[in-house]
Amino acid sequence: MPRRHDPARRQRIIDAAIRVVGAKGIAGLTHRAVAAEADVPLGSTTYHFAGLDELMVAALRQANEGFATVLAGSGALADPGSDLAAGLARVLGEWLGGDRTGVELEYELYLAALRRPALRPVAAEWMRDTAESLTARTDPATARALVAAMDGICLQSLLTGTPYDEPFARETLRRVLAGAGAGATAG
Amino acid sequence: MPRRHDPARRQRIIDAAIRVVGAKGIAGLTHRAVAAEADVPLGSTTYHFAGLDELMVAALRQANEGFATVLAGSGALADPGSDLAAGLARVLGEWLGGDRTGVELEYELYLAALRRPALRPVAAEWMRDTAESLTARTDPATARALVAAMDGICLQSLLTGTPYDEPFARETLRRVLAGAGAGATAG
DNA sequence: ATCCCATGTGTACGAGCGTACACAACGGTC
DNA sequence: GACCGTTGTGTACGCTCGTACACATGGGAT
Repeated sequence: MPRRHDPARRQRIIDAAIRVVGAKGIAGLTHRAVAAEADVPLGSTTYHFAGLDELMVAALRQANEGFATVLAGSGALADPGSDLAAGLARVLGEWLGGDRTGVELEYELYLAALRRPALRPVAAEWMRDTAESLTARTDPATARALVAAMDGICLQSLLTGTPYDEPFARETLRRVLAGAGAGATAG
Repeated sequence: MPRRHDPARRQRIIDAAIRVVGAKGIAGLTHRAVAAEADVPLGSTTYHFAGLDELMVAALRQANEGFATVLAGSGALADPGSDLAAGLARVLGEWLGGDRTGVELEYELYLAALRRPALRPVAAEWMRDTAESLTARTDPATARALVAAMDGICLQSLLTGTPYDEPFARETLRRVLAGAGAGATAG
């Protein structure tokens, strides 16, 4: 019987949980599914995590596959002189056009957080991360507004089945940016 | 044994399903929960609806409690001379501040539709209804952008636990409206 | 009045789930 | 080398679920 005293066990369970959520959604995140994916016995997942919620939070918190990560790696924020609206619209398109796992993971997290308070801090963190990375190029209130607009645009594309409309996104984001510093009060 | 040959039976099951989703979320929508809520035997729900999906679609399609309904009844769109951004921000606040059942229902529907194709037409319909009612006051592309912004703003409030920030919403919507007719290409 | 079939009901089955818990194995301690 | 507690495993319990299906019922056709 191999793999006794496996120090990486806990980590491998988290990794497996992320894959399970990506493949079957949060509704499909069960001890048994994770155990099978991680190739560990069922008891192992219950041993390392007190309940499903704990496993779920651990998995989603680690899955830095949200838009914030993609955005940070895109270079769209790097050049202060670049067209921010166009850059964001382009990155959104790449995110939605590529492997949908990250996209689904992010919005699935949002959904679950509506009903499960345990997940709300994680969802809030993802939003905050995106907004904070945008403050490199604009004020905090505008950053929040941009995040809201981008989330809404993504939802529209995902739910209506309409292909992502990059010119529409660019123009919408351009308008949100146009008033930066003008009078949004809160941050 | 009362209520034999009950022609309104099917309708009452749908009504009960809406209440169940409002109370326990889509994840809590089960034949048994609906049957209990409607005060009908279990077999009755399976008799009238082939599967859970069919019941769910019927329920959500009928639940005109989305933002579109609230907006239409608010009068914010009535006066062509009124401040549209301020009106929308105010209605959003009322919607989010009142009974949260409708709000949760709408976003639960949105996000559940991501995984369940059967729900996608319903979610798309809700978005389209909102956008169409806005075209009374602006062009279609701007209407779509407003819907995106409002959805994003609501999600931020719901997921971060932050109270709804009406000035922020007003300013964001004002910016989206500021460029109306300027160059958003698609609709 | 009789019959028939759409409508409605109760129950039971098998599957999947979270969790608890008794037991096995191993590594550090003396 | 013996001991013991941490770590890991297998199984079993109780629950809820969707669905199937045999049976009851009553209105409409005859």
